[in-house]
Amino acid sequence: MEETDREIVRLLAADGRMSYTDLARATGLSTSAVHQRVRRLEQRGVIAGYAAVVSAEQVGLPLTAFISVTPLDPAAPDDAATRLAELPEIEACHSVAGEESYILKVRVAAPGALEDLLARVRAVANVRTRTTVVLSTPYENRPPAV
Amino acid sequence: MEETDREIVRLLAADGRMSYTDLARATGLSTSAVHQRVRRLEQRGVIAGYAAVVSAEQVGLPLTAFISVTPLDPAAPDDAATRLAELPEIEACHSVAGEESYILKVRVAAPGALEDLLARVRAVANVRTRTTVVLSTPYENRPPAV
DNA sequence: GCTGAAAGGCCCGGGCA
DNA sequence: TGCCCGGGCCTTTCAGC
Repeated sequence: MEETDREIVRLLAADGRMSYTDLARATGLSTSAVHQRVRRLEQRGVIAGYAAVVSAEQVGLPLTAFISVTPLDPAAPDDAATRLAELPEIEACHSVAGEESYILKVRVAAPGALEDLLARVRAVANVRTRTTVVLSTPYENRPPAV
Repeated sequence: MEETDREIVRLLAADGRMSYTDLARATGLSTSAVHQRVRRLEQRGVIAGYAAVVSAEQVGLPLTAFISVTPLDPAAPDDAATRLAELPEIEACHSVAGEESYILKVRVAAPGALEDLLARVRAVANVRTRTTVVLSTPYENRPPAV
């Protein structure tokens, strides 16, 4: 990928609603050239989509935690990720190497809701959990250095 | 927040570039009514911004890991988060309760680059690290259930 | 791949219910 | 709050190079 494309990706990562006209001004291309490049970046999957950044705090979910998860029955088929997907508090689910099987990132309203969520995680996926509470988040979702 | 606003937030979380006209069609309001509500959601910080979703894989960073970080000198001022911010491989930095001080989420090109990054993390922040490699990500960045 | 132009649609105020 | 309504801007497409 060459420099102009990377610049476009950077600009759209910072402001996903930037207009083609502004992108054109910022890159020194015409709007149609920019438009074509953005379309190609979308088709190649470099730009996977566009999203509004929703503030979990403002939406009543100020408590973030990481839950590491270990299956209680290693012989059972591992469909934990699928079963856990139905719990809306789970923002992310990563399968990992190491002592545990999955790391979940969750958002809840309060400590009591976390306790409740942990019970549901254990019940739904038949797992043991280890929870790390987030105290503050200096930064997250920084775009990759393109 | 009432149902129409939540619907707007859901729609924009799924497609951050949806036009006001389409939002209006989807919610049964006029475009200017939708426009006003979106502006209010932005002002209240419910919608913190808009971003293109950049695929780390497509951009040459297929390896994800979590790095737990513990200061070697607990007496030193804790500016680890600030110092670590200059490493572009770090996508997120969370201050956490528990044995360790921070959890970092990082993206690199290959195992060798992870080794190199770990050395830089230790050097920059004067910390001990514990790394968990991500094997696959069933899902991440799911919007909160608004 | 890029440019430029042209049509159609969208954005985004102001005014009023 | 929400709706209607313009003027201006943006998007999108299509030759032409």
